[in-house]
Amino acid sequence: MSLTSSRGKPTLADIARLTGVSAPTVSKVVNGREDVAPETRSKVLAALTESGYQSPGHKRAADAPDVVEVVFDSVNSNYSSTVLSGILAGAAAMGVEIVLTTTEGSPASGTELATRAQRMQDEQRAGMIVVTSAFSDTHLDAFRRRRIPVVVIDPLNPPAADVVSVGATNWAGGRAAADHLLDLGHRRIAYLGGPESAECNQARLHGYMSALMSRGVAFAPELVIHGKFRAEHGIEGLAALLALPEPPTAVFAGNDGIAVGVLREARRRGIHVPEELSLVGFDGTVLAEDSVPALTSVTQPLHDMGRTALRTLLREARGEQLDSHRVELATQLVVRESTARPA
Amino acid sequence: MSLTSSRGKPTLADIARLTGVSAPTVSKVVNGREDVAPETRSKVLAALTESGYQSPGHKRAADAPDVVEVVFDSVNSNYSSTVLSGILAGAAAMGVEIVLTTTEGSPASGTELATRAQRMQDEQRAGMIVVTSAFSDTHLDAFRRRRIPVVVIDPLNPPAADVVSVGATNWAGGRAAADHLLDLGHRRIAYLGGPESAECNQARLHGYMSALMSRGVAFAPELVIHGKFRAEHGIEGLAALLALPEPPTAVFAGNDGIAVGVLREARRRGIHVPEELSLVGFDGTVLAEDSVPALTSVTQPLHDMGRTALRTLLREARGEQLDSHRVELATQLVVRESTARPA
DNA sequence: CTGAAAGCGCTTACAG
DNA sequence: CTGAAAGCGCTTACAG
Repeated sequence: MSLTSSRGKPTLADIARLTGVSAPTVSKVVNGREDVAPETRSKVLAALTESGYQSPGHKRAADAPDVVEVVFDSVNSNYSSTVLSGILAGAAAMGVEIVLTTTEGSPASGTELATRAQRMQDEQRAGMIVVTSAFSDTHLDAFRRRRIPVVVIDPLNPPAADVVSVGATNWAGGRAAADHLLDLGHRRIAYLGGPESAECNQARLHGYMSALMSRGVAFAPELVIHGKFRAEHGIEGLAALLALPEPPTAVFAGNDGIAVGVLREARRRGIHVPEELSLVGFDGTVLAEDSVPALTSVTQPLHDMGRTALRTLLREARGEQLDSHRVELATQLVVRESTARPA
Repeated sequence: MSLTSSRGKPTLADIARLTGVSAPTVSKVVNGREDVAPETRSKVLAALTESGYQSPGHKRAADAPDVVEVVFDSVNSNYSSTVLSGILAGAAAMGVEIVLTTTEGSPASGTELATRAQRMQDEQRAGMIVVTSAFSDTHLDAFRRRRIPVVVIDPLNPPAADVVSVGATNWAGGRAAADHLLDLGHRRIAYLGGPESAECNQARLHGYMSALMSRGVAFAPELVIHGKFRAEHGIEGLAALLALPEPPTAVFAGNDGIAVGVLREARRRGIHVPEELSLVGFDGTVLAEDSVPALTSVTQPLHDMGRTALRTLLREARGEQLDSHRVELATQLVVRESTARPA
């Protein structure tokens, strides 16, 4: 069934014909006038949505740049600002405009997202990059239905098969961190991970477990504690580990923030790193370089992840075929001062 | 002289009448068609600019949110990302959209800025917030002429009288830092400042000098070294200070980054902070909290500065009278672990 | 390269 | 609350 009589973009007159009302009435609905019967309004609104009608105000100039919306939980962390700078570098190079929002203080609800998707469709956004835990997979339905491209960076939950995501080789990173500690001679190696269900955390954990297994080192469940990606978790986690009958000689932290917490608690207790305790972080942010001792850490290519997410999104927006719905960039273990042979 | 016959927005027909050509010809110029004589084109273009003609594609919906452009040198520092999060928090609260760009890699030239100003006028941007050293005062002329509101955060150079700027009480902060060290009993106090000509640096320097003077402590020029707001300056600066015949017992650093450099160099040389050297930073970023020992630092309300800049900009955009063209938010000395009585 | 004429898409003013 | 009629602003097709 053809929705419009002509082949081009639907006009206001098309909608009128379709719904059996006059053009002026449709015009009133489009402009949000009051003097329209509720029933007529909803009938017309349905047809407008169905047909993808664009009011003239929404017609963008052909030479206007693509606009990509970017959503972070918060922009105020080394992780976020590095990813963001990668997105911005890509945007400058590709002539794309970035509209930035955070969910800080107002976690996105389903209705808010439906409104956002509608607005993005109206404003003809090229797509959206999401770096947040606030959007679950079902939240993305509103975008899927409107065919607005979405790329998720480092999704907290395993994304649905049709959601495009960009991340790093977390499994390989976890494996490299544990291999490094095993190479140094450690056998009691703790993992102070991130949120248990987080995709990236699971991958790091399994990389770590795989390293233990390949050396025939038994996995000790009491040495694995999950928590938030924050320094507090490192502080409390180390305290809990040291209370064990047989404490670890090394800690693999789920990110640099947790590692900094471990470092702080170790210092408070007079435990020397790396002489008495080895420590590996994850992310490779400036936090790792700047801390004392400088942290051995698994570097994620955060800048590149931002850039890649944007490039992938634009490719999708242009209708190009994507090679893969999951892009993983390489992590790299960088050895600094926080790891040594066990005492 | 009236540019348009009618009182409302100029129409294409108005431009035609004004220039003595037909409406179709003006239409061709507006749409960039080829088949127009160069002379006719330039005559029409002049009239279009003069009259502020807006093509229908540029007419924004009345209910479309205000769009503010934000320009940073780089977004990847604690200072920048905190200011940015303040801007974003304000934007969420005020229903404003933020388009973000950085000058990273491509310092803004005069012509680039003229293009930007023209585009912003076409797209009816509400205004621009600038947190960058790339824009000099003359660069802002293109915006001034088009009456696009601009707010500068922490301008590097003293801004022209008609440029609105938001900053912090740098003089009072410098004074508080030096007063604190003097109170502890220090008399040889160095200042490792930022770029010499930078407005904020000058204010901090003079606050520091004022504190010395009020205690009758002679100002020692050899104890003041300017440089970049980076850790490297702290490292090299401390080395230079320690080479003096009479080295300082305390250092006031122009920002936390410099202070971290001082800390690092002190540690390398086996100098204990604060027992052998007291240290005060500036900015109060997480860097100050996270370093070991935690830095005594003059906190700037960076988040609030971002929020205030946005609020001020929107007030200007709405044509409201501004109380002042220079808003200064209060700094506050936060004493942590890096300062003590001299040995 | 220009513009009179026709026409498109939308809105306005108003009669019912 | 609706829509026929008039009209506005812009564009298109084409004659000169």
